Amino acid sequence: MSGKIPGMNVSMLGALAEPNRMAIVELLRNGSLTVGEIANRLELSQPHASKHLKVLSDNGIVEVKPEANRRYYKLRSEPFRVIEYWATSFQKDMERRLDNLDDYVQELQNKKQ
Amino acid sequence: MSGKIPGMNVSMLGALAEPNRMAIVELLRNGSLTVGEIANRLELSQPHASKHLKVLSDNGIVEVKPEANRRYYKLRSEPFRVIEYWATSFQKDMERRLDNLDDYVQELQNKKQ
DNA sequence: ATTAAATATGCCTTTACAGTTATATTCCAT
DNA sequence: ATGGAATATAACTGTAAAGGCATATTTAAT
Repeated sequence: MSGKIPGMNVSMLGALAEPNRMAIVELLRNGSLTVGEIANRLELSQPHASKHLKVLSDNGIVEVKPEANRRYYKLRSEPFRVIEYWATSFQKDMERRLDNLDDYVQELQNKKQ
Repeated sequence: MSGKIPGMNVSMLGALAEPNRMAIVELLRNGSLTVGEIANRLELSQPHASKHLKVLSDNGIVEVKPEANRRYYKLRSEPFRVIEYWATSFQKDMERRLDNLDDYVQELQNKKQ
């Protein structure tokens, strides 16, 4: 029943649903890294890393902090809050439906007597 | 720092990262539906609906309950628990890193005196 | 000003997947 | 057993996105 979750969209999930990008996100768990560091650790070409970072950035998963030559990428917290809320709302809906089923069964029991 | 989250994988997110499949998942919030009902409500062809349901099923997002001719699809709760846990773990890591930063700043302050 | 390092971007190829159409399968009703 | 309804599947086409390569851009150092 819960309606649309604000901030939740398909393309954001799509940004995460790619192995290299997921690996980047996992790498950034521990703090910000430059493009070069990311490319090295994941054995990606530099342009390849930059492209994936652009997808993540366009979808609000990461943010950039330019520092001279380098660009430090780090995770934003908002998308993770949104996803958590979204996933929770489904669990709530499923629980609620189970509860309603319990009520219904109870009702049938009562009628029997 | 949190390691791999059990049950969390890229292809599961990929299953959700498609507009029609996300629409199916949102439809199923309110309970189980047959292929035909899903196809009608979302104005999908029957084969198209079946294919998307197969992707969702292969990734554990939905389960099927055959009933005579019809096949009722409904959401499984596990993937939503996994995703919630995954998203939460990122928020925890980010908070922890902020805390560490606070400690560090505090340390610098102390040294000054 | 020139050079070098770090990163972004444009072009190209290839691959993966959405979507369509036709057909096969399964189950019930007669 | 036959016919029809609901669903799955296979073959095909088109398109979007991943990946590679060359090049442009930005910044610091000399």
